[in-house]
Amino acid sequence: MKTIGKLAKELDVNVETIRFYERKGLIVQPLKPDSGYRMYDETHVSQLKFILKAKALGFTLDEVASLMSMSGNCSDVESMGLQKLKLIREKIADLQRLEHVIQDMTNSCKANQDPNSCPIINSLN
Amino acid sequence: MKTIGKLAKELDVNVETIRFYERKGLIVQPLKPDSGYRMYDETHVSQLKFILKAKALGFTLDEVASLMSMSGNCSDVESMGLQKLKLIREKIADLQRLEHVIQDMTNSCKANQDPNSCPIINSLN
DNA sequence: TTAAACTCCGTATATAGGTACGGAGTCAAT
DNA sequence: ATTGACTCCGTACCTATATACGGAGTTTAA
Repeated sequence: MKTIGKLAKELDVNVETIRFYERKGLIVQPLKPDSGYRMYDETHVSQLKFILKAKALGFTLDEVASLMSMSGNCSDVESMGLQKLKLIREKIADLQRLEHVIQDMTNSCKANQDPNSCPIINSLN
Repeated sequence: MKTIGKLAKELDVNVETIRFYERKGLIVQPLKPDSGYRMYDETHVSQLKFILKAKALGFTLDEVASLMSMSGNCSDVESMGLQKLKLIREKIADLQRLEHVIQDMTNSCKANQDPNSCPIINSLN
């Protein structure tokens, strides 16, 4: 059993973040004995690790809550994964369009002979 | 000369957004004659269009302000474009990593025979 | 035993980019 | 001349994800 500070250190998150996840309903407030201090065990550690991993995959906290409540129903989880995949692909496509536009613009800058007239600025005007 | 409402409608933005940009220093508050109403001309229209275009390219409002203050110094503008390009490419790379991870996960779901055990959930635990 | 470190709670602050509100004044059309 | 639409300003609110603060109580180590 560890206090919130130890847990936070172990997982390299802020103490306030753990309390925040508790308020959001992502983790259940652990028992608080005599002292009134939250006491955590390994169950809480792996719950929090789950959250952090899912977050790293780009799931929002609300989505993480859904994932956790699906408790292993594979097709539900899969559909959430596919949905996320779709969003990721759309975002990639958007960014690639931007990449080309800005690439073209900066290329024009390189080719530009007149330092006082900028092709990028001109294209925005 | 048009009022803020006409301008907003023409550019399909919210009136409050125009006032917001003004507060941010992106656009100068136009003359307000007798009535106290802001009156805009075509200069303001193109200024605002500039902002909207730059925003669409992924520049933040602070960056848009910088772009506007560079007033055509091409190498400065180019370097800001290259910087943005770098960020975009990093973001794309990040998303592509995620794409593969989640793709693999959902594939495992498809291959999964046991509907009560989910490979995605398992990999997060 | 006492001081430092930790925890409690509720609330405020931060980011970015807006959107909404409310009361008062103004303009335009009928 | 009236009424509805518009504008003014300052401020509050919104999303998402935290982080910070402050005063009071608790634990721990020297």
